Amino acid sequence: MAKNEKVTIYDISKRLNISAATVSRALNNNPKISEKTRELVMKTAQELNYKQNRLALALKSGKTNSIGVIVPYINRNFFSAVIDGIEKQLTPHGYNMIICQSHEDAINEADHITSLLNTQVDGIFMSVSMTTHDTIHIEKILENNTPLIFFDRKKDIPGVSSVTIDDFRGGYMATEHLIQQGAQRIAHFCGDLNLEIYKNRNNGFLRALEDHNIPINKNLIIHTNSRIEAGAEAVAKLWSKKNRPDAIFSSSDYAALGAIQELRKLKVKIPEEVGVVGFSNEPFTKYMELPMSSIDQTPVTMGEIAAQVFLEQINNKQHVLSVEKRVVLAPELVVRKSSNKMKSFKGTPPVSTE
Amino acid sequence: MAKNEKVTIYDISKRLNISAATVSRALNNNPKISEKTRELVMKTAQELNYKQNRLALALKSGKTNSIGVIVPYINRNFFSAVIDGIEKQLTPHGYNMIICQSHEDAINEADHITSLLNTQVDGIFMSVSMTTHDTIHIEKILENNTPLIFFDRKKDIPGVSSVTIDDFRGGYMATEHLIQQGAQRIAHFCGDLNLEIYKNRNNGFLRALEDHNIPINKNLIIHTNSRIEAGAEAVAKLWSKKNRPDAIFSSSDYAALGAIQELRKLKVKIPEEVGVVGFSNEPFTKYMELPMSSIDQTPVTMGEIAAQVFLEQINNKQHVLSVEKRVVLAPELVVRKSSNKMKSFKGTPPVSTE
DNA sequence: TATTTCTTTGCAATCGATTGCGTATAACTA
DNA sequence: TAGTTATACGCAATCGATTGCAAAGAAATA
Repeated sequence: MAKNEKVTIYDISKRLNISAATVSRALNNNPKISEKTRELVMKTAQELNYKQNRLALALKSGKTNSIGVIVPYINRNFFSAVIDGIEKQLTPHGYNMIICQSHEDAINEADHITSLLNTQVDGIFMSVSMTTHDTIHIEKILENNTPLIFFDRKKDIPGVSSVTIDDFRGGYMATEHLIQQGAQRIAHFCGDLNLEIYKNRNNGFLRALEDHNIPINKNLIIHTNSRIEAGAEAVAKLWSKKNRPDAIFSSSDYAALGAIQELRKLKVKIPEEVGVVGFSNEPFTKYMELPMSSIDQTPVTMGEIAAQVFLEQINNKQHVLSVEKRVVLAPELVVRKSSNKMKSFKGTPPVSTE
Repeated sequence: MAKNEKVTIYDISKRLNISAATVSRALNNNPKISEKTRELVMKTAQELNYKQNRLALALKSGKTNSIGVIVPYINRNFFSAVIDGIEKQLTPHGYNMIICQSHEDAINEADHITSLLNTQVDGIFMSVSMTTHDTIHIEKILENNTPLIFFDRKKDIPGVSSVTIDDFRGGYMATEHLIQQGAQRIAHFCGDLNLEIYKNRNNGFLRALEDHNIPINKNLIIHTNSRIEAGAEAVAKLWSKKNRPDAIFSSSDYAALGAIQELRKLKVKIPEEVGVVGFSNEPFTKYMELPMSSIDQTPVTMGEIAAQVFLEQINNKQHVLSVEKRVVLAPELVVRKSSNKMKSFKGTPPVSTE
């Protein structure tokens, strides 16, 4: 009852004049314990308010029942939504989640990996930072025999499972949608091509043009980062020349936002003169005065599936040396006003608010 | 070098033919160890790639070097920003953060508390859920002698530290700002008055009116929740009658957003005819076509200070029985277009994007 | 040289829970 | 009744690291 003293199985064993071993077995429903003692132990445990010491258990078993998650920024809707998905699946299994931010810095990433391995987490989920090039620090996870699951941003390491979306398809869908809306001169804002995700979105864009017999115009492919200003600048430049585009597919919602802001300054009508589609379906896209079409990456689902892959993996562990599962999710096109010329709004049903 | 085998101090001790105790002391720079042995141990530890087993340490010391954070939703900018702040301060001290979501459900909250206490975290940070009324599950944290820090949403429990913002002041500032813009009939969308934060915002609103000799008109106080629709409905109702308001102070950014959307449908000019100020400074507010004024709760600072309070608390622990520190942060008014009638934009400098 | 005082190191217990192995008692068979 | 087989439980080691106490060896003093 006292505030501080933790009750252990030894306290129970003393109280009942039996050994701690028996108490432990009774508590774990070991069949070798008689019904009578088991009940007695259970009752006493309740009375004394016994709580199992997870540290002792962890030391003995080597399992901590906690997993680590490394993301660039927790403070970004996409990542926090993935974490939400992971939590949904893992909490019922008694896991705790340890969250770390890399801040897009490979060194932080490495430090967090070291720390998580020292903590002996039962698994690590990560989305690699933009500045991560070599993977020696990531391979330490495997050397340590800790399950690793990549989500969204991955590295090609044999034996490592991953859950990503089909960025190629996302790029293709966005582009094809614009073409179906009548666009012929589509500009593409593409991110750092060293990152798989941007390369794939770009490839999807190119393929869609090809499939629809639209010539590729390199002047319409603008390399931008994911900032609002970058989108605004890109538009300013494009509109300062002749042969302006009649649509924009941006691989970033933020750059697309900047583009829309700039277009409105220039009195360009959206979507009549220019259709715009972004990527990621950030929450703000649907709150805009002129709601923006975007590609949804289904982050919650991504987290849930990553968690499921992890659970499968640890269940097979006893016999299998290495499992690798690569899940690729289908992105979803969310059509909103910024790209919809049809009178009757005909897109996916509005995403639920809040 | 082998993948799996963990190196312990015993491995080092065998290699050097000394006792594990000596190895342990050498590793911890205990002055009773000779320079020669210390160096030898250090070198060997490096060679063998020794890593301290934090579980063993935790079992021995009772300290896990991890803290728990319980928030309603991680997937909400305010909360993930607070977590970001906590992380900033605690990572350098070697702490891991275990994140839990209550989903605004008191039962989840209680379960997470139990789990965190079993994990023996060194401290718990929490923002209580909306459905939490009694506090017995929270008091278990104290009975367990675990430091507890409330942030933003707190309960009055003696001996518990908290970091909140001055919601009264926030309400006052928003209202006064609208008055200074010439408003005389200010509507207030207020949330559930059972929650301290909404009650305080409401009181701030009332006091500002009083201080400026504006009569309080109960018809202008609308009880809404934090959803877009609620704001739109409130506007629809207000504008269906005579004596319409000339300003709106909403205790929720979402309700304010709904209000703006509805006002635009009604062709009401913002801010000329009606000024609008929200609360929380959600990211979308600055991305809107008509950027919304709002009250910033400085969540990152809130997290940082909460972490500092925690660190102070555990450092005093040896002598002090109970410390309680209540930090109240000043909210910041961010003036944007939705409430600014002056020609020259004169508000706080624009928040950095991304 | 004998005695005292430091240095430096080792022994063994401890933090709780688990578990292989062994054994006392009870129950059963011949 | 003697012998066999379950049944129920205890002993002691284990998971790694830490630490109070004791002791061996070295250095210093008388």
